[in-house]
Amino acid sequence: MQDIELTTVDCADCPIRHRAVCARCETDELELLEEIKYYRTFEAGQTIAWTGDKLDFVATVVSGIATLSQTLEDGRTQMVGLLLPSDFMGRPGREMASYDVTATTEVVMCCFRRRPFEELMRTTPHIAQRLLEMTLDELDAAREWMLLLGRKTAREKIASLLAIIARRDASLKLSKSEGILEFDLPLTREAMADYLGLTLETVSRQVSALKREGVIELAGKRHISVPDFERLMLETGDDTDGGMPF
Amino acid sequence: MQDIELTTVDCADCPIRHRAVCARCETDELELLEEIKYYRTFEAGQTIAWTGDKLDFVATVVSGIATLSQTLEDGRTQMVGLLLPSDFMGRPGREMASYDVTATTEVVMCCFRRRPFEELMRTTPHIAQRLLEMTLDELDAAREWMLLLGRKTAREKIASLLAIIARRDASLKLSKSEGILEFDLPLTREAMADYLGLTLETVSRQVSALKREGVIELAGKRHISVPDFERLMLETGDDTDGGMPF
DNA sequence: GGAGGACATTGATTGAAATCAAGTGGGCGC
DNA sequence: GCGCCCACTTGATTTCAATCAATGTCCTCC
Repeated sequence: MQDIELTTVDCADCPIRHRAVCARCETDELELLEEIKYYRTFEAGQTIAWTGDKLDFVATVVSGIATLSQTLEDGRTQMVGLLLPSDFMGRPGREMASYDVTATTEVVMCCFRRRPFEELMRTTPHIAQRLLEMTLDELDAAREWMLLLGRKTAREKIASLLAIIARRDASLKLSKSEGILEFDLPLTREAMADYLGLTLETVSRQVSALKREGVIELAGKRHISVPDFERLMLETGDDTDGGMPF
Repeated sequence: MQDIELTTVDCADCPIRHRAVCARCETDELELLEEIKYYRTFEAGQTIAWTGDKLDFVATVVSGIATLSQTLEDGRTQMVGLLLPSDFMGRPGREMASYDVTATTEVVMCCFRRRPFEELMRTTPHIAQRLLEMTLDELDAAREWMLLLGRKTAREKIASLLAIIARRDASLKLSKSEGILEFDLPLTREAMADYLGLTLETVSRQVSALKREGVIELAGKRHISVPDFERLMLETGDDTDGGMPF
């Protein structure tokens, strides 16, 4: 529970400037939120919470990537949430974590103590409204994910995941000029498999296939470049008017 | 867009009394909501909205069952929402429907004109807060659904769906005394398949298997009885502390 | 009563991804 | 530099659900 220097999060480039409930970005709520907020860093691989743990804060991701996942009694696990910078974690009004939360990279979170945050939500309508908007976005994302899990082939699942990460990654980058999309996969093959409802072997095979066919290029095991985003989108099975990432 | 007699929804037994945004149940907001609300009936099989349609209302389901679904370009479809009585439909702040909405039985909806509803949300914090709570519940349901789609076997999927419907059905019934759970399936085999990410043949086979093994009993094609709910729960693959429906 | 249609069941076969089983390669500590 | 470990790749085989194909059962409408 270590505080980090406030100045490391500069509002002008704050990744959560658009959507998150964050004192740095909401001048009118600054004073109220400022009092109950603190920053916290988790190292790569660290478990932030187990299902059923008491969670005394809610938070937004400032940097890094965390995952939510659920497990059946025999150990099969499914990722049910991918938290990228600006995403919200935790549920006001609920004491216990409903999912296993894990940091897949080093993660910095902007935490708000739960009780005072809930109180603020009650007294400051703006916060509840913003949280509602964010939750509705998450619900939309969850539903698109359901379509992926229920009806897409392994190849389409991989292409979809790459497209999602490429899009999110591009929207975080300030430099949008480069014609070629490049990014580092923030997930292991196993985490990708848990995201997609596949095994890690199938993920590996399909990534290799996309590479072999020139849809993507691999530098090392994690660095991806996409020479032609449209071509990748064709592999997703989605309607093609999904829009470019920039 | 026909109005129905207000007295047909009696507040004392109103199925939406617990969660929905409904003037009949919220005395302090009654006057405000009353002005912008109307009832509307859709017949079984009728499409309530296509993806991309302009939707000038939001609504709660009073009776009947509706589904939300998404389709890939080649026609594969996945159900992404199942609206039972008390569930909310539509998204404040969004003009267009994001999903195909279909009535699978006759459906009565309590509709609120979108613009005034949005205005009310802005001025009446309680409504936004309640909607947030409902949306968070939906998100939890969506995530459980993702676990089902990504990691469960066909048999577990069927058992899970039956358990979900049995639970919801039991919570709607006033008579909770009977030891045996009985209900009518509100979905065709094809709709069940779309819910579960299976084909209708697989659904049919697995339902037959559960019947053959005595986990469920079938009267006709749609009427199910569950002699032993615990036994059904064992087939879902879930942790067994999910709780009984009554 | 019989034709037609929607919904459902059942059987035979195929196929995509899981599973089982080696291997590869890069990073790191010693 | 060497060995070890971890993340990943690749191959062989199996399996579960999809697909293809009849057939069955109501129900409604003449």
